[in-house]
Amino acid sequence: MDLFDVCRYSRSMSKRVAVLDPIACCTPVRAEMLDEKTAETLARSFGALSDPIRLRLLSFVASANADEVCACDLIEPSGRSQPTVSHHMKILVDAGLVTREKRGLWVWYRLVPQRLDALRAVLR
Amino acid sequence: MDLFDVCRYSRSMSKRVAVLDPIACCTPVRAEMLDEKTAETLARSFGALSDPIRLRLLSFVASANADEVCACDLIEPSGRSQPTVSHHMKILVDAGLVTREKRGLWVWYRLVPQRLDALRAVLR
DNA sequence: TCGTTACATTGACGAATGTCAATGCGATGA
DNA sequence: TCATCGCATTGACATTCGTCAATGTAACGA
Repeated sequence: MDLFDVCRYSRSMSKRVAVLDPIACCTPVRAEMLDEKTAETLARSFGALSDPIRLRLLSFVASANADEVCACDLIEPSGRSQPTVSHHMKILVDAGLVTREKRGLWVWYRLVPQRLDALRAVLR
Repeated sequence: MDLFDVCRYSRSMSKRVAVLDPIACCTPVRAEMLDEKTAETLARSFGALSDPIRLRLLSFVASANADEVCACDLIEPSGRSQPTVSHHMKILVDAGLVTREKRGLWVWYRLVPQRLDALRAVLR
């Protein structure tokens, strides 16, 4: 086993460093990274929560005492145009945080608590 | 109290709708929205988690058995350049998810579990 | 003092994102 | 039918974001 390693970026010459040297930076940390696929999926989910308007829309749906909210009720309090609200709700639906159901002319949104639970679980 | 309301967008004429009419969309839902200030702050925090590289970096710091990780150990496994990793770590630090401590030439990162707990609480 | 190292900052670029006006489209009711 | 409704989609725009090469900046050692 090689006890030496090199720092991987330098403007001049790299120097070999003993990895077991207490003053060396590259101590064997034995840490693990999320695999790329999972990270991509999770990033998408958190990305759905990374916009203030979407957080407000989500909180509105979550706090509805009727357990569901009509799309038309989201527009005025959000302060955004109808297409913009529709766009953001689509992102929340695609992220699985909310379900969309069309009844007649209207669309009703409902929270998906399991999805939020899953994200909470990821944050340990 | 006004029992009537109007839909706020239309290409032709708006029509007054009885809010208590069962076939009307605008039922009084009594729901609340996050205030804009809080939403902005939370969106920033979740935004820090909305990038796959940052999630992988964070998981790496979180899983370090030494409880802290040297910056130089983040570069190779992340597959990004040193400036890019530095950029992402700054975002994590600014979001309060990680602390940064310089010791000599090296920088050490440490998880802030309380911050993750706070975000988990929000998803409740 | 001088050279090297570890990391941050800058600047530039393409890609992704948030926004709204205009328009499309299915459902409704006359 | 046909007009109107609620909502989605499109297209265009400005802004933000992720990325890296080049460079700045402390800290160390000789």
